[in-house]
Amino acid sequence: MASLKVPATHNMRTVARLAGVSSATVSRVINGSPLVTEKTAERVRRVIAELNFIPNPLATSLKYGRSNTYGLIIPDLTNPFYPEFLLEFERALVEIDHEVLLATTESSPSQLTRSVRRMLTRRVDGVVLMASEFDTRSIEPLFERRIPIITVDRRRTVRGCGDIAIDFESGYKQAVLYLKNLGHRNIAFIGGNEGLRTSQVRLNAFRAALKHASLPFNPNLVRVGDYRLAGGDAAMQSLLAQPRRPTAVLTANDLTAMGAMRALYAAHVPVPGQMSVIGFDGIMMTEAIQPALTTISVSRQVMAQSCLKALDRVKANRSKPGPLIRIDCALVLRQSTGPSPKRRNE
Amino acid sequence: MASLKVPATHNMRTVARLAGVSSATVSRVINGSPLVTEKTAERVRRVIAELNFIPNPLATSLKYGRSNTYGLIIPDLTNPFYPEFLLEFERALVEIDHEVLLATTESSPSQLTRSVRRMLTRRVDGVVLMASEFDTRSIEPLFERRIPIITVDRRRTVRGCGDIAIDFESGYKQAVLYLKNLGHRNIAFIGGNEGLRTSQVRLNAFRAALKHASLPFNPNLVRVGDYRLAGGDAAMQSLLAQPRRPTAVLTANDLTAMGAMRALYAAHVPVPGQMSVIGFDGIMMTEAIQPALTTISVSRQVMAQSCLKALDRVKANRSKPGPLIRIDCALVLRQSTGPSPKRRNE
DNA sequence: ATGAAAGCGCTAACAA
DNA sequence: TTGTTAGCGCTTTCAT
Repeated sequence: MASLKVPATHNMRTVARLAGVSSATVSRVINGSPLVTEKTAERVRRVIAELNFIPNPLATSLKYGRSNTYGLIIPDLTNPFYPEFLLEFERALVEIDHEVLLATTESSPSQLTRSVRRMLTRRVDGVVLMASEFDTRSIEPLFERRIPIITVDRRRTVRGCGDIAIDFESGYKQAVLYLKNLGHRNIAFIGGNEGLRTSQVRLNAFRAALKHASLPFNPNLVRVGDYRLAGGDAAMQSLLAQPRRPTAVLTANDLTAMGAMRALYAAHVPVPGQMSVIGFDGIMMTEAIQPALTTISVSRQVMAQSCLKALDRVKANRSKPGPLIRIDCALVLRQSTGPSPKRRNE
Repeated sequence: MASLKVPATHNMRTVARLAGVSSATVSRVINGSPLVTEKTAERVRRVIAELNFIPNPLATSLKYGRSNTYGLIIPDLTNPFYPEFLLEFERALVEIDHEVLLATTESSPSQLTRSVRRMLTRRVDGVVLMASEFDTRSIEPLFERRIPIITVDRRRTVRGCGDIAIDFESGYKQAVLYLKNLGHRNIAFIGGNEGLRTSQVRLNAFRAALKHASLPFNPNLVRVGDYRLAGGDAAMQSLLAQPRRPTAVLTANDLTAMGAMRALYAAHVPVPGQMSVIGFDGIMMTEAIQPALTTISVSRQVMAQSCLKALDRVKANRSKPGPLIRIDCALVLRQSTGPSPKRRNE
């Protein structure tokens, strides 16, 4: 390859020369050091403005050994929940003059390994890991390099690693009580892929919610999905084939619920007339569909800010396990839920 | 602030020392220079593997003056089209070992200015600008620093700036002919915000499509939207208030169409029984709603790759106007379109 | 085929 | 209060 060198923009030395000071002084002015005379500072600032000079953060990063970048590893950009989270995460980072390095795993272990490697390569200062399906070995390198990690929905913290726990328990409890008040007794659940920790957490939360409402748990009314439309669709079809149909269904997330509604539409089962449906997450699309989806909403803004807070705490205390922060959620009532129909077989 | 310095990881000197060579040789090995004995190279590689050494790209970037990062400026991460594009863009960049720096403008001029500044600050090697609503002044700094730019839907190229043109003309033509064959004669159009160049392009394409199908253009059947649900919803309500209702509607994008369908649902107008609806973009959600949306789809993968191709061409030829690349689109038939109903007032 | 050394732009001791 | 200098990790002449 020939010269890959790009025409250099101005640097501190240029500014220094033009202002008749040293580059150290320029640096001080830029960083607001009180050690500079206002008169000198003013002169430097004028030159900076004239040149449209912007300091090169690459050099600063190299110097400091930190990149001012946080990694975000997500499974899937096509589930709107993640872009909506990214939006808030990004927003919070821009505030503190950081960047986000995004990696998607597409739920593949090898992609996760690649993503982790990218994080190491780019020297991120911390990682938020929303890809639930990892075995610990693939993120081992992050620990080795002592990079602060925040997981989501693992409910487990270790040294150098905090966790953000979405309060499914509280969310499903609200939903089940609400359904019970509407007369529902047979409530189904469409969960996430088997084998994922977060799927287990959600299912357990559902069971706890039933118990809390003094409703019996019926394993025949539980299906697994895949956090996407297809899974919810298939699971609902299977539920409809049940001899004793449920009158309401809770789901692991909104896409699952939307898939379920698609299946109901195809099977000409009116929602909420014959079946009430409740999602989880509160993605914006839940307002777009007909009927609008009742859902358990979790604030992405709160989540994003909690991630940053947790990262800070891990950094501040590397020797102890990271914090475990619980995130509230709220039942949002829309049109996909209604009174239980008169039960036919009784 | 105390020591911001982070415990350094290994560097080339460490590797060099352990392998008994100079850091120059390590660099050569890593970059596959043919000037190194296989024996030496092997020794170096072994040490690299043992240490899990990963070269610091920050240093390389500093040295070369390029960051291996491309900027992507989009208006809105909540329109699924953009994350779906981002996914493909990211994927293409990872292939060539680059990163994407994402900025969202939320359709605000001041946010655009901020975003542009971030691009400059982070020394991106090029920018893809999908935020249509800019006045040229806000991106002036990019030109000044001679950063390659690719716009989308401006249909205009200048020195240092290429454009990706989605072929609305062809897309709307397909859609209008299809509707005409179904017996539709009164076809409405819900466009984008007024004042945006891309909105004008879309409206013109719609008119051209009518003309091409020998159908008259009726200004009373045109509304503006905002590329989001709310705009499509409101516009459709307004269309329904028309004395002579259209039997089909084309829209500027899928969210607009989905908003329109929401309004139709609320007004108890059956789709496609009384009204056929066609979207644009082909976002995944169009498969999730009921009835599934007929839409004009454009491949994000092709778009993403075209952006990179265009960036390369701009870089290769800074003195000439950048390329203008046209992107095909395809009509995807689903359930939101059907034969025109018997017209009542005739 | 390999090494020594300079330099990318910035910052922080240390000196003055 | 300001300047000098060394060095962050890497690449690349220029020597050897």
